[in-house]
Amino acid sequence: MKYDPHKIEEKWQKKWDKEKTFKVTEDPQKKKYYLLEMFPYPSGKIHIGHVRNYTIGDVVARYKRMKGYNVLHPMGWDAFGLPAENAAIEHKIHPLKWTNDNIAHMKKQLKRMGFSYDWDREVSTCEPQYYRWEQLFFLWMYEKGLAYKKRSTVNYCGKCETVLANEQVEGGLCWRCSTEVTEKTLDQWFFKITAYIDELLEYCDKLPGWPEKVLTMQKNWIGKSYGCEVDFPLIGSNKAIKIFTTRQDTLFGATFMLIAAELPLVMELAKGKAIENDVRQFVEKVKKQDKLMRTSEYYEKEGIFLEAYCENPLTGKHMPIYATNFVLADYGTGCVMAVPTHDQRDFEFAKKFNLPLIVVIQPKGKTLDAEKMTEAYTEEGILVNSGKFDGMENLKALENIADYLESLDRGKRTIQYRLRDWGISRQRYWGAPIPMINCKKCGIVPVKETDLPIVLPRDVVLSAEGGSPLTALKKFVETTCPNCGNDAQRETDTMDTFVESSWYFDRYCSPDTDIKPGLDRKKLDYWMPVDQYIGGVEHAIMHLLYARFYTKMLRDFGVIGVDEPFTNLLTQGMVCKETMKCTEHGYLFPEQAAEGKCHLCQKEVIIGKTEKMSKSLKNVIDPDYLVQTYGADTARIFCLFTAPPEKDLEWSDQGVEGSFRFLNRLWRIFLEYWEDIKKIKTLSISHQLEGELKNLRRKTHQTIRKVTIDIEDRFHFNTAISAVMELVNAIYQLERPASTDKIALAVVREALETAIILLTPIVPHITEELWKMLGNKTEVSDVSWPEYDKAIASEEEITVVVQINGKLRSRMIVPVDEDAEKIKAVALADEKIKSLIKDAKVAKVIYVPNKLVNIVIAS
RNA sequence: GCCUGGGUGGCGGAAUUGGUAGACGCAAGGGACUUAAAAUCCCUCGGUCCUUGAGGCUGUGCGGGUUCAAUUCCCGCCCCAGGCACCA
Repeated sequence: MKYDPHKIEEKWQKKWDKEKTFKVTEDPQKKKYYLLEMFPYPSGKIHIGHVRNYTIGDVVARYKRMKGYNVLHPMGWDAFGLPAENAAIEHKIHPLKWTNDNIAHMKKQLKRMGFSYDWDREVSTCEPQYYRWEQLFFLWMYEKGLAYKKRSTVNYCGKCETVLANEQVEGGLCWRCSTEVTEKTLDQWFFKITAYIDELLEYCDKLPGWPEKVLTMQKNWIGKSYGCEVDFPLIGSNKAIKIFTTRQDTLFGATFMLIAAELPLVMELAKGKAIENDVRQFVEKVKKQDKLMRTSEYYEKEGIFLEAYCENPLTGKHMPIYATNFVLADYGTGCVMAVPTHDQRDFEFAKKFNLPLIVVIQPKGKTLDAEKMTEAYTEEGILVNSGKFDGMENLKALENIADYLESLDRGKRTIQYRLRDWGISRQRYWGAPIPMINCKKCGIVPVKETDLPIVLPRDVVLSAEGGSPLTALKKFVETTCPNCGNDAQRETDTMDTFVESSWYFDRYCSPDTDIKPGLDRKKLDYWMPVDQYIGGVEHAIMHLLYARFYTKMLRDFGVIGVDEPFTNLLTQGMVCKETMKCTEHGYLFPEQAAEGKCHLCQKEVIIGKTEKMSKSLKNVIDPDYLVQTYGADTARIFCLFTAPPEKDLEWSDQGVEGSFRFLNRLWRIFLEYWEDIKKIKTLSISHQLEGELKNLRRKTHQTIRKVTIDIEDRFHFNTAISAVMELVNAIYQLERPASTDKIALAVVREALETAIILLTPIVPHITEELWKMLGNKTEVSDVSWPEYDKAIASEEEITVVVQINGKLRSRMIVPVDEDAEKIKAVALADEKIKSLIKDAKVAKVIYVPNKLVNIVIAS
C-alpha cells in the first residue's frame, strides 16, 4: 500500500469540513486559547509566505487543542485595498467581483492545506456588516475629538488627476504615465493616536510576550525625547522663531537658523524682497525632492538666505535665517538652531555658506580651534564660550541651561515625539466610506448613527485618471445635511485599510453580532486578548501600533475590556526570492522567465535583488504545485523544517523532496510493523528493558521531551521535526523483532505511536490516517499530548571530552553525574593526555559537569 | 540616511545559560539491489597538511579584545534584509 497523500488529505478535510471539527463556542469550564494569524489581503492566490504563516499558526493551534485548551482559530479577509482598483483598471473587473473571486479561490486553497479554522467566524472587511461598525466608531471618535481634519500633503499626478500611493511613485514619476509627481495639499482626516502616546509607550515595557526587537522599533517610532522649546526673536519684528532642541547645552554656539523650506514662514520672510522669486523656486524644488533622501547624511545640503535675522536669546548675537532642504517640516516646529561646531549637518552647511563657527564644547585633554575644524565635534566635553556655564560638563549643563531659559522666560522644557497622528484619508474608491457630510451652512456634520452604514456604492466606473470615482457619483455625493436639512455633500474620502485590520480580531469573537456596537462584550471578555498572534515582521511597527491604539480607544468606549490586544507575538521572517526583470516588459513571474528569457520578447532576463516575495515584484512561488505534486502535509512540514519561524527564508526548490521522502519513510516503517503491532498493548512505565530495546524506549521518551520543549517554549519546529526524524531513524536501525516477541513489538508500537502523535499538529492528515490504521476509534487530534517519563528518558552514561588549554584532545565515557574529582583523575590518567602533558605543569583543571574537563598547562 | 534584525560547510539549518562547531535534511560522490531505470538500503562528505592517525593545523562575514574556554560577551568595520507613516 503506497502513501497516497491526495486521497488521505481530501478524505480528512472533507470530514473536518462536514463535522465542523474546529468550530468553537465559549465554554467557561475550559481554558481558552486565542490563536490568531494575520489575515491575508485577497490578492488572488495564496503564496508561500501565507503557507508558512498559517502552517506555523496551525501547528500551535492544534498543539494547544491537544493540550486541552478551547482554541479559537479564525480566518478572514483584509478585503479593501489598492490592488483591487488596479485590477479593475487593468482588467475591467469590478473590485468587488475581483475581491470575492479571489477570496473564493484562496479559501479553497487554505482548506486544501488542512488548516484547523473555525470557518463559521469568517470575516470579510469589504462587507457593510463589517465596516458599518468602524463607521460607528468613527462617529464616536469624531465626538471625542479623536478624529479630526487637518491640511496635509499627498503625492499627485497632474496628468492622471489622481492621488498616488508611495508605491505608485517610481523615482519621482507616476508609475502609469511617468509624469513628474507633485505635492498637493488637501484637507484630510486624522486619528489622534497621539492622545494615547504615553500609554502606548509605557505598555512597551508591559508586553513580555513580544519580541524585544519589535518593542524597540515601536519605542523608537514613538520617539519620545526630552528637550527645550526656545524662542529666537526676529530682528525688526515682535515675533520670534520657536525651535525645539534636545541640545540646549550647545545654545551658545548657535550661529544661524534653519527652516524647513515648505513652512509658510519661509515665504512670509521673503515676501516683498528682491529674492522672493528665487526663494519660491527653491521651495518648489525642495518639495519635489524625495523626503527620505533629503535628511540623508550624503545628500546635498541646500539652502537659501532669506535676508532675515533672529537673535540668539543667550548670546544676543544676530543669526542669519536660511530655508533648507534637510530640516523636516513636521518634526518639532520645523525650525532648527544651527550649531555648526557640534552638528555635522550644520557644519557642512556653515562651510558651504561661509557662516561663523563658535566652539562651545571642548573635549577633555584637547583644544578645538574653530578655524581648523574639518568636521563637527559631537562627543561629550566641557563647556566653553558659554557665559556662566563655562567649565561645566555638557551633559550636566542640559538641566542648568533649561532652568536658565525658563527663568529668562525665553524657553521651557518640553517633550517631543516623533510619532505623528494617523492620517486615514484615502482619495480612493475601494475602502470604507468616512461617515461625514459637508454642509455649506453647518460645515462638517457627522452622519446620524441611525443612517449607518454608509454603503460603498457598486455602480462606479474605474479608470486610471480622474481621481476617486466616488466624487463623480452624484447619487452618492448628493445628500441633505442632518443638521439643517439643506443640500449637502458626502465625504468622498475612504478609510486607510489599516483601520479594518485594527479590530478584526475583536470581530472574530462575535462575527455575527448585528446590534450596536457590533461586538458582544460577553464573548469578547471570554476570548480577548489574543494569546498568540503570528505574522510577518514587516508589520512590526505600523499595523501593530495602530491595532494597539484602536484597542485602547475601544476600551475607553467600553466596547472591550482589555488594554492590549496581543499577549504574545511571533514575528515570522519573510519568504524572499530574487526578482527577475525584462528591460522591456518589467518584472516577470518565474514561469514567465523560463530559461532566463522573457516569455514575450525572448530578451535576456536581468536577475535583480533578493526581496520579500510580493505580487508587485512578481517574485512569487505558487504553492499549488507543491500540494499537487506532494500533498499538503509535505508542503506544511517543508515550510517548518526549512528554517525557524522568525528567520527569513530565502526560497529554493531544493529540500521539498526530502520532506516528502520522510513522510514516505514513516509510512513504510509503519506498514512494516502494522500487522504485528495492531493488537499489541504498550508496556507499563515500570517495565524493565535491556540493550537495544531500552535504548529505543529512551529515545522515544527523549523525543517527547525535545518536541514538547521545542514547540511550547520556542516555536522551533525545525528541530522538533529533526527529533522525530531521529526517532524514526532509530526504529529503522532496530533489528526487526520476531512476530512473537510481544515485548519488542510493544516498544516499537510505543515509538511509532509517539512519532505519530508528535507529528499530528505538523502533518495532520497522514498521522490521522496512520492512527486509524492502528485500530484507534478516536481521532489523533483528540488525543492528549503525551508526557515523557523522566526515568526512562535519562541517560546512564555520557561522553565527557578532555581539553588541554581549551583544545579537544580526548574523550571518555563515564557514568552520568559522576563525582568531579574522580572524573578529573580519570582525565589526567588518560594515556593520550599523559603523553601530551609530559613534564608540563598543570596549572588548573576545570570540570563542567557532564560536559568536559579542561586541563590548563603552562606552555 | 535613520531605526531594527541577520551573516555558521556546496545549500537550508543545529549547537536552549560562555563549555565537544556542523544535529537533522538537501545536493554531490561511491557501493548494494535490478536486465535496466526509478524507488529503497548502506558508506563518504568544512578546508588543509603529512608521517593516513582514535593524526596535526585551521575554520562560525572581517579586524581587535575579555576568558582556562567565544558561533555565543565587548569595541570597530563590511555585506544582506525589513520598516520609514498612501503596498498590505
